[in-house]
Amino acid sequence: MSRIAGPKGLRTAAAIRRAGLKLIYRHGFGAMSLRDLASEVGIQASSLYNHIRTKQDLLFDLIREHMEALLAQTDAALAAAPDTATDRLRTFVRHHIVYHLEKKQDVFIANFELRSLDAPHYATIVAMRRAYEGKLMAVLDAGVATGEFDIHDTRITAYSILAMLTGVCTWYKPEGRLSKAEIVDLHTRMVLHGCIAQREHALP
Amino acid sequence: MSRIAGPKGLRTAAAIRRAGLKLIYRHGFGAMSLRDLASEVGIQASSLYNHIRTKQDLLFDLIREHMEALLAQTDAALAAAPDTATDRLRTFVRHHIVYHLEKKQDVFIANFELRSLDAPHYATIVAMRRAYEGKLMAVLDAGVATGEFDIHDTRITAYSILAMLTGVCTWYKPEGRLSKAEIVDLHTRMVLHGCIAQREHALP
DNA sequence: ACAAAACGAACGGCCGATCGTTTGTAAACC
DNA sequence: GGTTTACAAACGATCGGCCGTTCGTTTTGT
Repeated sequence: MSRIAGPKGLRTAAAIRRAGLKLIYRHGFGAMSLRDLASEVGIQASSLYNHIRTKQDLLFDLIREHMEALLAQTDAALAAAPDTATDRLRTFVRHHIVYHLEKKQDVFIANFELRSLDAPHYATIVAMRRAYEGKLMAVLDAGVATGEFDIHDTRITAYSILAMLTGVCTWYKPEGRLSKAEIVDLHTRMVLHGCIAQREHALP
Repeated sequence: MSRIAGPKGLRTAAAIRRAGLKLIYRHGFGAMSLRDLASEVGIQASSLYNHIRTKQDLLFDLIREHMEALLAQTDAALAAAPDTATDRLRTFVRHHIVYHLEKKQDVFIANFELRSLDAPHYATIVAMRRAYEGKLMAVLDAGVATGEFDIHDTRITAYSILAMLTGVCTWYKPEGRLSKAEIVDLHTRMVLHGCIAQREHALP
């Protein structure tokens, strides 16, 4: 039988992806040359083409795989969550922060290198992002329906929550003052205060 | 006596900055060539050098001028605000959103092209951003001191608020469903709910 | 042996930046 | 008030260098 890809090839392909994430995160997609990338992997630039079709396809694959993993893991987390909207929102917040802190590079690239994608690739990723936003909006809508949440605009609230939570990636340092658990608690508290029906204050 | 700069030169310099903002916002700093920029302005690439020192200096100037304007206008807005921490926070939120929506391009560039700056320029901008974060932290601290706010970590709360508010820039369209005033109200409500001392809920 | 994978040279093309020159125009002078 | 002068500003050619990609060849591993 013939191999489809040798074991060495699979390791190289993985190394290219790892190095790609690192260099794109550090310098930007446009500023990363394939010669830099190959050098980081330890091969020649021309050898990259045994594993990728074009530079643009590499970027698209990195972002697509990130979005697929995010969607799948979010589904898994929500499937294991309790039934009340408040608990499901708690689960969403915790999962979003934990996942995003573990994959800072992927998240940054998926959010800010979209403009380097051509139109069809761009549309694909935007659709996946819409799907992710939809998962949070479904949680919020459910809470509004049961009266747990008091939300004036589900879509904008979802955008705001996601922006706030994803913003953690821009300042988090593993050796920093706060643990991941503390960061999760702090943001969970803030999100819930912003969503849960308030019985007294009339704001603003 | 000799002129320092002719009127034609000032207009060209302004046109270069305007075109620079547009092209960097659209394609990224690394992907914007000086030939593209010159073409957008209507001159030859070499003529750019009558107005800028290097491509890098152009980026730095654009970001620095944006930050200086942001800091100055924020000071002005807060100086005209009432004394209570709640009202000052309201003022900060409104000003931040309105300013950021008016200068979407500047904001995007100042936030996501920092990595294209060399070390000294980068440090300068980061210091200005720290100063801006400090202004919000001062409002939050004042509210905590008077008992108006219940905040577990002023710095992280400030980061979260800023991430949430700045996130509006990524989806806002002038022709969209919501007016600027509605967006400001919605976010003001969310921020205040997250900060104002709650007398009932024990969360999370 | 055979295919996967790495190699190294080469392609055309665009990059940021520099140079000496020309052009336009406002101020200085007669 | 026309002429001269001085300089900002635009020009066009050009520099060395790096870009993404291709190709034919060689090495590697089973």
